[in-house]
Amino acid sequence: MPPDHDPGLGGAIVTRVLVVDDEPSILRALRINLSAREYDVTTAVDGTTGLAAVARDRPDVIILDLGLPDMDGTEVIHGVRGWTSIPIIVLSAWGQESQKVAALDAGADDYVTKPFGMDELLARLRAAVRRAAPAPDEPVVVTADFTVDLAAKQVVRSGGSPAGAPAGAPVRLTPTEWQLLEILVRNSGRLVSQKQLLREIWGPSYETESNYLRVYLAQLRRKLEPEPSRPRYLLTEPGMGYRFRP
Amino acid sequence: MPPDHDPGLGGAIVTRVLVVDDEPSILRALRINLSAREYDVTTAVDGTTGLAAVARDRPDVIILDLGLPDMDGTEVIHGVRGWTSIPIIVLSAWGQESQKVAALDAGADDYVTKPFGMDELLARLRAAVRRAAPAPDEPVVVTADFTVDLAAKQVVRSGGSPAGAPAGAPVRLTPTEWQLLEILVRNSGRLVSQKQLLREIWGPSYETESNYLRVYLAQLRRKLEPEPSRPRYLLTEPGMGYRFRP
DNA sequence: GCGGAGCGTTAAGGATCCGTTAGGACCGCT
DNA sequence: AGCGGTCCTAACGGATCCTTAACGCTCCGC
Repeated sequence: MPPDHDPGLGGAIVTRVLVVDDEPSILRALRINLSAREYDVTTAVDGTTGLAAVARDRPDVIILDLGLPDMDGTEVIHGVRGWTSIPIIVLSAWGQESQKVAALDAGADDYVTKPFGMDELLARLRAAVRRAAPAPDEPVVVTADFTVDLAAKQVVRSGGSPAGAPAGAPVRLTPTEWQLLEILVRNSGRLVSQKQLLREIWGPSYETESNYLRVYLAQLRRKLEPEPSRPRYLLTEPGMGYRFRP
Repeated sequence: MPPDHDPGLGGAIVTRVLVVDDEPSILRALRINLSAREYDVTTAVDGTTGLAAVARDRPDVIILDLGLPDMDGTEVIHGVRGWTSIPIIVLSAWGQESQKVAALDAGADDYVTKPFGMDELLARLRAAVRRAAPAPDEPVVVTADFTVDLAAKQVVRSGGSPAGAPAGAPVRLTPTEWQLLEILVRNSGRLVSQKQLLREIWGPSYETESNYLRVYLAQLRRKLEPEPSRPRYLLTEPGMGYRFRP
């Protein structure tokens, strides 16, 4: 596991952090450290503008100082928790036991006392974001003839092509057939070499058994293709490998 | 919101805490304080018995001391995170910055340094449990033949199919049968691998005992399916797992 | 033309997996 | 102690799947 947070593929997935604090020095330190680690940072200096920023920017996580000039920290927490469950990490001076308890019970997710180590704060940040991530989303691939649901591990017919099968009917795939289809669909549009397929399904010692691929490709085509003899989705690239065309 | 944790309706829902620590004094203090607040407490004195206790007791939350005699704390965390996402609160001596980061990145949910205030620990405990609560989902699943109420842990017959049983009659399920049904219904439509089922019901060391699943699936089908020999709801995907179709 | 390589198709044997049943162990209760 | 309920374990027939081999086809280079 990489020690730093996931930078995302192509930089598309950036974690957005809202820092609510009235001390310029802390604001500055956090902005520098978080930006350096590819977080998207926005800031607010009091509770009122903080709440407005939450509603406007929808950050992925909130770092909240309890000692704000305009309102009590727990009020801010309640104001956020009233309508969302965005993780909140609370920042506060040392030794305020009861304040800690109140903040956590108000709905805060974590608590860090000042002075704090930046590494620790970053680690807690990663933990909070990781917890909030609902799931490694469910990819669904749809074609004119069938639909592949990777999460449910299921294929359903879209437009009953082979011999008028009813739309919405599930297609029964064996474990090996499913593995093969999953790899091809996950590399949708890209060419996958036979060696890679054989290695991922049967193991490294089967890299030359291209026979297996021909057998299972034929079975998959018979179950999925409108015209198995002239494939529209599961294409062969002679001498190279196979490709799924959406 | 009440300052103390939810006592549950009728006392049926009790939060179960596993404490893994080798210092008798801390063990004793936690046991007293947690029991007084109506938590169900079990303990373990090293990593090995701790991991075994997790698999056996399925606590709702784990309090883990990093300074164990037999293994490194992060190893314990990895051992737990390998198969479940039960919240883990880590306990450790003051000033071990790098240890904190390692534990949090290994998958711990929170971190408390010794000496700690009992009030703070309790607050963090409540926060961890609250976060783990999946949400007030839709706790009722209805089919043409029976209705599953996740919240009430009850199944009632809808259209008295097997041998003219009256509609509305409750179906008696054993604890194991209920666990199995609950997991399948919560993943409604999705395929659940037998390894996952075995892990969540019997623990990670039973991942190969697919025998159990066959026995209990048969019992569930006999109680719920109109035609147990040709299942409409509890489907088998040979070699892959089982699926509940609504 | 001719032969080989790569691919598609089919079928059969053997291995694996599943449904079902039954009996004994273990627990809580009367 | 007796009893009902639940859980674990083993065994067996049957269904399903994997492996393997064989054959026809097309596309090349020779």
